[in-house]
Amino acid sequence: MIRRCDVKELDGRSYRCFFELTLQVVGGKWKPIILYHLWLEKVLRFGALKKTMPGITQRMLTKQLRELEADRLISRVAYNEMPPRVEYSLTELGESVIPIFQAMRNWGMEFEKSVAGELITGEHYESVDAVE
Amino acid sequence: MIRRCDVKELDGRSYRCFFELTLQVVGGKWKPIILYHLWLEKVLRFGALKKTMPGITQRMLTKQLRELEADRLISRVAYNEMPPRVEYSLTELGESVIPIFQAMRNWGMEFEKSVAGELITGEHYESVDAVE
DNA sequence: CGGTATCCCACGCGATACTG
DNA sequence: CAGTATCGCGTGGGATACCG
Repeated sequence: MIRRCDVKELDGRSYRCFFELTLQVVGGKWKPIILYHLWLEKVLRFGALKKTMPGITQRMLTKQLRELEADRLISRVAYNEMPPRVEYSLTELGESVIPIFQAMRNWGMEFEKSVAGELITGEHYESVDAVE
Repeated sequence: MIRRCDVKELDGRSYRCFFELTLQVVGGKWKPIILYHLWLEKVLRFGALKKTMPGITQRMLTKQLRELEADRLISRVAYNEMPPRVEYSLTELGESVIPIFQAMRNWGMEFEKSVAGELITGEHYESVDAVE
């Protein structure tokens, strides 16, 4: 059985397998959190989104949102008001990744349990997740 | 509804949500491919593994394998022979991530289709994956 | 309020050489 | 064959300042 490992090019992106492609689109430090929060709240303004993500800078949030929009995972609606108002929400494509996040979330929980259980017992681990 | 975003520490690793934890353990450029190939072949020697992954350097492969081993996703068996022989295989924990890869693989395929379908039609896209 | 524009750093990843 | 040891770069991510 021969395994190919060609590099594919699509729309200015290059990747060697679909896992890698998926990571490029929804991976990284912030994108999963953005998508998950949008899924929970349906619609969020820029400021509200920022408030749910302590630690992110405006520049970073804008950048991630632009990329997600370019990949059509989210839609952006700007109202011509003063002060400005911009609302973000998931597209259908964006909603379709949520099950993957949940699967990874669950796996991470199990992994944490198994690691914690292996460390010297007696310590108690609080479970506080960033997106629940 | 208040959302916390505390940073958790576990076993020398820090993360803010389980998605992030999962990515730290099985993410990156090479780990998914290593795990997927081990899943397909059950047992692989260092050299055989390297052969299935064009482009990876020895140093990188060793590093990734050590990390996966430390996280108990793979097991390493070294035989005291000359020349040396080392065999890698998935642990039960390692096997438990495979469904996630498959889900991401499937999502990546659908995403590629939707992007390709959106570009000027007439071009033909060959589908060659690194891990199948 | 919802952004850009600059500047900058850490680190994931790689190239190369050497070894039991 | 299956590894270390060194060196080094590109880029994902961050700090800060300014704008319509």
